[in-house]
Amino acid sequence: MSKFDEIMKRSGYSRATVSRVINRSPHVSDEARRIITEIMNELDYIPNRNAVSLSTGQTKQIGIVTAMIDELSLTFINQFMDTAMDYGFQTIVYMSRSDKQIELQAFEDLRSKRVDGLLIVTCVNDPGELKTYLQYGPMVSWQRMGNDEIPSIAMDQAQGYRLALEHLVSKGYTRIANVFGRSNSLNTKSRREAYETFMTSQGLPVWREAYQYSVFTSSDGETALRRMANGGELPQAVLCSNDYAAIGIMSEARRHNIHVPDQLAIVGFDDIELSRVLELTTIHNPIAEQAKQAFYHLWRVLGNEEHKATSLAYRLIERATT
Amino acid sequence: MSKFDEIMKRSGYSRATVSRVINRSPHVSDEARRIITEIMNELDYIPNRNAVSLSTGQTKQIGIVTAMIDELSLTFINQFMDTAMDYGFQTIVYMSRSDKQIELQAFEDLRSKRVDGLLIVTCVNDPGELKTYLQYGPMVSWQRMGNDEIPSIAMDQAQGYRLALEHLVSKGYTRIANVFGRSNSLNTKSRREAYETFMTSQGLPVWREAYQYSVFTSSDGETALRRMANGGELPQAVLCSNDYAAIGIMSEARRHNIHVPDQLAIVGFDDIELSRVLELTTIHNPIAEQAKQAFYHLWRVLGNEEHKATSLAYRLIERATT
DNA sequence: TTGTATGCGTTATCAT
DNA sequence: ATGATAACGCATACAA
Repeated sequence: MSKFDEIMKRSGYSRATVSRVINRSPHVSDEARRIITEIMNELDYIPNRNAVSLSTGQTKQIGIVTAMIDELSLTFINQFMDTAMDYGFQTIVYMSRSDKQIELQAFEDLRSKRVDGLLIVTCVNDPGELKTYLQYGPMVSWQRMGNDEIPSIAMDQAQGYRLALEHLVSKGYTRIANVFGRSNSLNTKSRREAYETFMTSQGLPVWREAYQYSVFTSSDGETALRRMANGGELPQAVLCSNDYAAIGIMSEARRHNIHVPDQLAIVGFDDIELSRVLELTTIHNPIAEQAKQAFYHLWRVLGNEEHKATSLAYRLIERATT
Repeated sequence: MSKFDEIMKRSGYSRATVSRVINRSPHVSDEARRIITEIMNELDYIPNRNAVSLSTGQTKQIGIVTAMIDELSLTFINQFMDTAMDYGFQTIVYMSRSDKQIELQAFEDLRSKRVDGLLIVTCVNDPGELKTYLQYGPMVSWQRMGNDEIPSIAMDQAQGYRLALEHLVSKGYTRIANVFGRSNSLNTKSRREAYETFMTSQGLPVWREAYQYSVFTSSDGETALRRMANGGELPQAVLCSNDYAAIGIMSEARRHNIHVPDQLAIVGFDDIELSRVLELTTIHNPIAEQAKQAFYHLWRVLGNEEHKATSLAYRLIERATT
């Protein structure tokens, strides 16, 4: 006999009434509530979540799909977890390690009702295939999806990039090098276009020869600076894929006795904690706000209150490197 | 009507037979299997995992409890995931961010049958309290538990530490500095004792003044070396809390023009990927094997085949820093 | 090989 | 406020 039945028996109340006190329904006499609660405690009772989920059709659980957890995604994930928890949702992480099969498990879990919804931080499967899972439950993505069918709360980085460009030019830096991440990513494409369009519009030269790709870490940044230093004329300023890269460039510049910002101005991207400490000029990426929006999106689709999607924007944070 | 019922109706077979082909029972006619499988595909059927779990009492899911995911724990977690998958188990990560309440959710999920077992990579709650959850399902811990009741597959680091000490002394280094992690952790205690016992047994002086604590990252390592350099007499060798710290010490030594290993020998701990590249002498920590053992332990308690627990050992990896 | 009946632990819809 | 009963979707012991 299950504990639930035991409670029924001992208390003398019916299945329904016991369920009511478990779920804090107001329609129970104080007497019943008292007696049943007491027995629940005696028995150390806790509902079987599989049974609850089967009955309600909801798991109150949201899956987080990500290949890996790094400092940036962690900021996002943490904020998402907090928000979800505020609304009574648990979150579980599906770390795929870029394995398509493992990643797919998360989506199959949506299909088999193990989670109510999915947050995609990073995914390796083809969005075109993943979108078929939309019929089983809501999903949002942080990563930009080429596909428009899977909703994404990603922002267009071009806006942030323009901010940096305007800042640099207004300060008199015109010979600007660009250090990108993945060469074929949507974000890189956006940034590159933003740069080329902006420079052209200002009547300034577009410096394609100075493009560098696959610069992600601070150690990549160090390498990047060395290439610049060895590559003839030094740029007046460099726009970085992210703050880590910028930090690498900054520290390597110091070793090369290149003065920042006089000889080389540096602008990062994302505005991570460290960049404040190191006084790096950067573009503030409202990650926490995006995480909230991501949850609100799921929340909305899961059939609850509306939530206005406040529009987010990048912000330039001027510090000591420009 | 559920898809399951739909399959019954369309195929004309009974509930039991349908269930049999779903679960690949051999006791079905080819005919029945063919027909039912076909209908399953037509209907795009997939079992509701809540129903399955409720019925079987098993979720085939193991929870991984960890405060944070860093490179070291990642090695462990990845291997555990692979092993678990080989045995048909899914894994989900409960990242507590050192929040006791959040961490407790994982344990409550064991209680409420959301997971079949728990792997504790790191935990912040008191082991004395956590052990009460053992009645709800199996748990293993990687982290050492002061408490003996929660099984742990952690190894005694003293063995590895002695290896390093023997190596150093045999090479003629006797003025040895120790760089530890958390000052009050069980591991630090083990190591410190191993050092003091060993030195005493060799008739060598114990150098307590050179103890440094809270050295975790490579940047901590850099600081540690600076302290040594400014602290009067340099040690002949330094034993590090982990490879990151060792790498920090190594690179900072280079900047101070301290030659390794002639002026300073360095021994790391764990044998991470990077240490091979950087030719760091270190103690190999059989993390992957520990992860397997962790799973086997759960597997055994979950009532399946026995698995001999092969005993693991640390190994000295001599490279260029000694 | 197949079918019947029952159980898993809970919620929800009606009544009363 | 309380209770009887069905429903959730599936597995399984037992019969046939």
